[in-house]
Amino acid sequence: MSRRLHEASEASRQAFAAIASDHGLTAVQARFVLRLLEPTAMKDLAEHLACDKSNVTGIATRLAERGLVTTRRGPDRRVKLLELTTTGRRLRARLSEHVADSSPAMTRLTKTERATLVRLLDKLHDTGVGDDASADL
Amino acid sequence: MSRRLHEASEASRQAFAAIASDHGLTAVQARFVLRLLEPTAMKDLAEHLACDKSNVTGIATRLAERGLVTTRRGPDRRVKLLELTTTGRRLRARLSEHVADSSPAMTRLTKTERATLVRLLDKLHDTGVGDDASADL
DNA sequence: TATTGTTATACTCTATAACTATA
DNA sequence: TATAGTTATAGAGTATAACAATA
Repeated sequence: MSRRLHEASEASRQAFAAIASDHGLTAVQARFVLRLLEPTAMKDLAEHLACDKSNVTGIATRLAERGLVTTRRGPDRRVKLLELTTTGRRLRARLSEHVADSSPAMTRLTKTERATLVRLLDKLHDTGVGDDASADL
Repeated sequence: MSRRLHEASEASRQAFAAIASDHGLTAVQARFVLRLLEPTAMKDLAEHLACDKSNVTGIATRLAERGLVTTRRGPDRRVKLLELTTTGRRLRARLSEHVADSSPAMTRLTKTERATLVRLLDKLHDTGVGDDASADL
């Protein structure tokens, strides 16, 4: 049972990485881009990715080198806000569409099955709180 | 929808990594150990992990350095078979138990819900073939 | 003192390409 | 020629610890 879950999770992860790669991104970079609907503090990105804050600097640098994000200081001058450039927003739109379209959940399950799956997954992992329908990640 | 799936997948991946870490392993190393129910060719491990064969050498080396696996030549002398040592088998048993016990699928879902989830996941990712109930991965 | 982000360091995973040895 | 595995190389993600700037 846990094996099935883990295999499904792995397959999903690999599918996502493949899509990210089609857009010239790594999986982590793609998660970053999808997350940046609005200017976001690096600390919050670290939290969302469940990684140490020291990693965020490097990931942001690589995205900035490719012209996908820029930074500016927040009101609290310790905070750096990351936001997508125009190029970044365009990439985000394409990526978001691609992820949704190629999801096996959309192509292989009926509407009822999708609803059931969402309910079970929500029950599985305490995510059952906020539901920002406009965000892909 | 695809967002929910990906979030669930990420949560599952992180949970697995945390358990592996509790046993002193990375996620990939844990998948290796769980896979090694019987002597397995490095090529097959590469296939199972969906990575290039060149990676398997390093992973196997690190596991061997810790006394968890050994190698021997197969009948086809090009092939190297990896197998768990006694220490490795003991670790595998503990790890396997830990993964199963702490799976949210076991602790949060009813038996019926688990059956439904397995059915949907199988439909999602063409895994619906062989079902080696004794393997955790 | 606590928080945000950076830097230095080291390790692991990853792919590609060139290589050895076997078949 | 083709296959199994290794090695060299390079890039990305990861954590830890020490650090600067700000609160």
